[in-house]
Amino acid sequence: AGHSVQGGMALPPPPHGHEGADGDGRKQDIGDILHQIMTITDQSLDEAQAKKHALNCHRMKPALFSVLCEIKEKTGLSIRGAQEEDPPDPQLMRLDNMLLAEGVSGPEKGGGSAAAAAAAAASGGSSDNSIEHSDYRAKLTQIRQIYHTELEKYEQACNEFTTHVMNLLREQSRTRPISPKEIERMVGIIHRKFSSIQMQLKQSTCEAVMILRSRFLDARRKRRNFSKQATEILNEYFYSHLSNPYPSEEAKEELAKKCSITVSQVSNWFGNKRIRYKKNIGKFQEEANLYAAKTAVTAAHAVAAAVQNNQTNSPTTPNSGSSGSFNLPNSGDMFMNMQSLNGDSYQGSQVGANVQSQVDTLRHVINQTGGYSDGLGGNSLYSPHNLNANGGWQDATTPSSVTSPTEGPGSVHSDTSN
DNA sequence: TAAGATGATTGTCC
DNA sequence: GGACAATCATCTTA
Repeated sequence: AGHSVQGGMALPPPPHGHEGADGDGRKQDIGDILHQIMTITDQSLDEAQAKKHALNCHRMKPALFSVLCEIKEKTGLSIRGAQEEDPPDPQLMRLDNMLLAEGVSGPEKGGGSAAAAAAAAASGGSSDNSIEHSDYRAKLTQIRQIYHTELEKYEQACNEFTTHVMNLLREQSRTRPISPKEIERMVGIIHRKFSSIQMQLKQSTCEAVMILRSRFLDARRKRRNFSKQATEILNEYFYSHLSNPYPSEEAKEELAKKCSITVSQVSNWFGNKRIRYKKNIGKFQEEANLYAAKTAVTAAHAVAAAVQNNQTNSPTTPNSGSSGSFNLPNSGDMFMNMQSLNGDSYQGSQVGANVQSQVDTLRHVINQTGGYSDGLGGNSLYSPHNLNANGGWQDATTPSSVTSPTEGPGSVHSDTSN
């Protein structure tokens, strides 16, 4: 009595104080309320809203609510709760680690710089590879941006949905027993669902990075011929050290620098060259002659310059006024390369000592190419005499190092002088 | 397009 | 670890 009757639903009268020990009556009350709850979904929305309101206002509601909560807590929820302590997904961890290593996730650090740098180093850092390098980085940055944009979208959607569900549950918690723990569990479920989507995103990103990486590394492996100039420099060294074509580490570095390739590429080149030369000396004869002639021409320039230098300079101050190098305007790059490759630049005081050997070289070359014989050599400039019976190079009388002190800093070290 | 040239890789030896 | 030898893969050229 006194309670409003809404939506045609008459609620039982509130108990006033101790309503005697009328247990049956109370049971009847609860039974009615539960019945109303059960049938509430079958009714129209307006009716339901009205009933909800009526139920919320019912005097028995708090007691009934707490009982239901207690029952729920004691049954399924507690069991499920214990099972939900799942360990971190190893696959997700793997993906996270990889994305971090590739520079896709985590702080911006020039994405994939390690791979790109390694590849650039292996390829000698030429301009072409710099382009590839920057191309790789640009593409990786693009992947990174897409990944972060998508990730942000997912996170935003996840947050929005979580908020929405939480609001819904809070709202529902007024009419049905929903404990905070249950809300928490629901949030966990939502996060897991979104995590699985995120994992797909991470997987796709990893695949994209892998594809990009493999393409980039393939490009690195792609063989490219050295530049003409580089080949000339290497050949020049090879034929001028034919008696012992084993450049020292220092010489290799110098050659690598000059040719814009790596030291290992220089090593490869000399390895290949030695074998191929040895296998087919006849085939390389022409090439050998060519480089000998080149060396001779540069030597001729050197001789001319040296003679002039000797004439113009005071004997006590040889090569004064210069850094000690020959300035040979017409000597060409090859000779300049020879100078530097042979270590120290020509010193004025040593020029005279070298003049004779250079003249010898020149004379020998002229004789050879002109078909004359001075009795010093055979028909070829580079005869297999450098190779021993086992097919290997004889121990050279001169060390392999171009900077070796025994070689003399100013010598135009060339087998043509033999 | 085939053949040769050439840079790189791999396995072995010292 | 460096050199050699064989081989692969790609580039160049006729």
